[in-house]
Amino acid sequence: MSKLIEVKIAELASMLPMFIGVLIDGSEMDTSVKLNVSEGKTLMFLHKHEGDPMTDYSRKVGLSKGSFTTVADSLVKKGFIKRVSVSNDRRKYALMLTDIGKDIAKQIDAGFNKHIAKKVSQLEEEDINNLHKALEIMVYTMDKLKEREDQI
Amino acid sequence: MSKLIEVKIAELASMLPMFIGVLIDGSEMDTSVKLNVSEGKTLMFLHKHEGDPMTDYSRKVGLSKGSFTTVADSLVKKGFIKRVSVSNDRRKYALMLTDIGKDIAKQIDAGFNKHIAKKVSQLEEEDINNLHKALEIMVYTMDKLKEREDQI
DNA sequence: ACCATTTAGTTCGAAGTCTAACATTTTGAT
DNA sequence: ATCAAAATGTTAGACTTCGAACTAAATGGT
Repeated sequence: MSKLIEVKIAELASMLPMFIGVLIDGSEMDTSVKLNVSEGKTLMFLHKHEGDPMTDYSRKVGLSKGSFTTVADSLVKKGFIKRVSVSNDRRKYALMLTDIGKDIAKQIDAGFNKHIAKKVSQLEEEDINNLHKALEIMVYTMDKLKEREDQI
Repeated sequence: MSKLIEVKIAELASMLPMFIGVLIDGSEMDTSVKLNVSEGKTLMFLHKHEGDPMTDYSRKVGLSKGSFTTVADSLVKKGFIKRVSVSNDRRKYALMLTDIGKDIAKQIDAGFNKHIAKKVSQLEEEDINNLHKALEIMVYTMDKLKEREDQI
């Protein structure tokens, strides 16, 4: 009897963290400053899009909001980001990069891109295209699932 | 100018942790015993395949070997797994489930499958099939990358 | 307008994870 | 056969993250 597709998906999904591990493996943040992984990720996401509320970034980085406060505090202390009150919702703080923060963020982003490019270069062109499509599907699926969740 | 495919892949890959988050969100290990997430994952992987050396499981669970020692110790202490010396390499310990461990592992696996099935049921059939294919590509790609890495 | 509920972010003690140094065993080159 | 290098797993202290309780602000129903 062949397994239900749901079960197959569950099985494959459980291997995703390992996939990420393989993809990330060997990448180093050789910035001039000491940053832990969460701080690095935060700067990378800020480099892609600044000015969102903290909760958005905490979700992207994959931390609970409690933990993310620590990360944000540390980045502020190091002078790489600022908490800015922009919206008319006074509970929210938009995060913005400082000038130094922008430099570091750019470095991290470039380093990550370079690392992935190197990884991906070990694959044949067809595999690269398939990987790209696969990743697009995952993101598309994620958005759809988030939408559905919100409707409840 | 359109971005290089490598850069697009890097960008999409950075969203994978969030994808996993959305997929896992809402799942709870309602076993009769208190287990942390890493312990649960470990039992789940053991349920799928027993008898591998510790380092294999640490990679699957996504922990450093140092941290995994803690997890294994705790599972041994709770009576769910055993360290068995089977191979002729005397540094290696194969992990095996105890009888109680098997029960718990089966519960966790069933719970996870059920959770994923519920998530996936929010999608249309076409999306489900695409997701399945996408996940297969990721695993295929991971294996290929691991192979290439080993050749160096 | 009121107030219960929800949301954004913080705090802090407990829990979990990392990292680097280490012991032990295996591998591979000579 | 020897020995340096690599691999498996452990230890312990530093660091990071969780989770629950909290403050403050916004929302929405009546």
